[in-house]
Amino acid sequence: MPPTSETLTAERILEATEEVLRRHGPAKATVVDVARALGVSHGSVYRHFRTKAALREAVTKRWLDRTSERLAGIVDAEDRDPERRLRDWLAALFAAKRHKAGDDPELFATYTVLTDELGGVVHEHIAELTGQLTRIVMAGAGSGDFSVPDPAAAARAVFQATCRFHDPCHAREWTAPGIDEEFTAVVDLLVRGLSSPSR
Amino acid sequence: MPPTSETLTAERILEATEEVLRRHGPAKATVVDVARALGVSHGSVYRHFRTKAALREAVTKRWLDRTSERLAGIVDAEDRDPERRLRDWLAALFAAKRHKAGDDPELFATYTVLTDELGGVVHEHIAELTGQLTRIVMAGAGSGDFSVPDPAAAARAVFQATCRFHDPCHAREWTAPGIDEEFTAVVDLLVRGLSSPSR
DNA sequence: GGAATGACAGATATTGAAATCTGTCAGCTG
DNA sequence: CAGCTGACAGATTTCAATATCTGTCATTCC
Repeated sequence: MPPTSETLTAERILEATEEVLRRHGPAKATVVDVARALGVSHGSVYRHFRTKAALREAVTKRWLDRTSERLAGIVDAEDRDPERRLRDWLAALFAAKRHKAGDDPELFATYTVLTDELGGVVHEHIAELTGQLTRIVMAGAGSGDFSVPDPAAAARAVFQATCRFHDPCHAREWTAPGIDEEFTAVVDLLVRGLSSPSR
Repeated sequence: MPPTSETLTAERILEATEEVLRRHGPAKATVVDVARALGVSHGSVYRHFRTKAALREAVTKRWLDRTSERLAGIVDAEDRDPERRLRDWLAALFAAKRHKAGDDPELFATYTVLTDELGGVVHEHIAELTGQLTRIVMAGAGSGDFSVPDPAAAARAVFQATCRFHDPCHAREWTAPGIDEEFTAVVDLLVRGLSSPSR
């Protein structure tokens, strides 16, 4: 039984949508294109997603969630010390973004456009990431490795201070020479700030 | 003698160009428009600026330099302690950018487009700013307020870690509620990182 | 009867012909 | 004669006609 004759599910529509986005880019990817790729009428796609915006939102959420899930593993590695986990988590986030941007620049540019449109989904994603970071900082505060009065605020500050290394609006800078040294310098400074005894 | 009959100078062309940019935006501001605003033929403008790109570059440089000059005063206030000067400098940079963005959003968007095109000018501007920051960090290292092995590298790290509060690509976030608290949290963390004794 | 279709109205995007712009330069002007 | 002009060729932008798309829904199909 060829894939095209399987039942039409939201998941299959999302896969086709990502493929169409990869091929055509964000501006030219239409619901009709997605339907054509699946061999169905566009009316059928509207049975699963109320609007084109909802479809774009769902496919973007899927894309963002793939990153969050990979990072969650580092948060939960409680055998490692918090500073190590913090550094690994930030490095993994940077590496993940950089690979997405480098491996398929068209698709990355596409999703950058989509995330610009979709405030809500991105906000949730950022909340998930700072939540993960908060858990690491709290672990450090508990073990005495970090001295911070408010772990959640500190986690947000760390996330924002490293935005150059994960926010898509800085993607062009990720291929510049010396970027890895710059990343390390910022992370070192932040870790020193978290570790220093409160004055 | 009305202004339009004064000698045509590079300075007068730059003033007219800024006015045309404010009125028409970056996409629609043509050399012909600038010439019309000055009451001369567009050929005369080309006598002072070889290309349209050169004119845009000059007017952008002028705009960026106005910011650098205002900050230079803080760097040279050597009666104040380095931590205070660092905090003031970062706050002044944020305030300057935020006012530019808030007071005349059209013009700010225009210059954001221009700076995206003009890699060289922006690079110089950033070099000037990190240079100012390096002088403050060096003063702190000399007085013992900061403990850093490489002041220039530390200054770059501080500049990059605060990019959310000065890079135009984050301008939309500058009106969000709580942005001032976030700015303070990041700066506090960085100052703690600079101040902590090396381990 | 639940899922899919395709015709349809209004909104949006594409296209190519016409208008405008950039950059040059021979000649005018004071 | 130094500075300005305006006509020009080729590149770019505008605009309106045309085509395509979004979202709905009465109808068909299994």
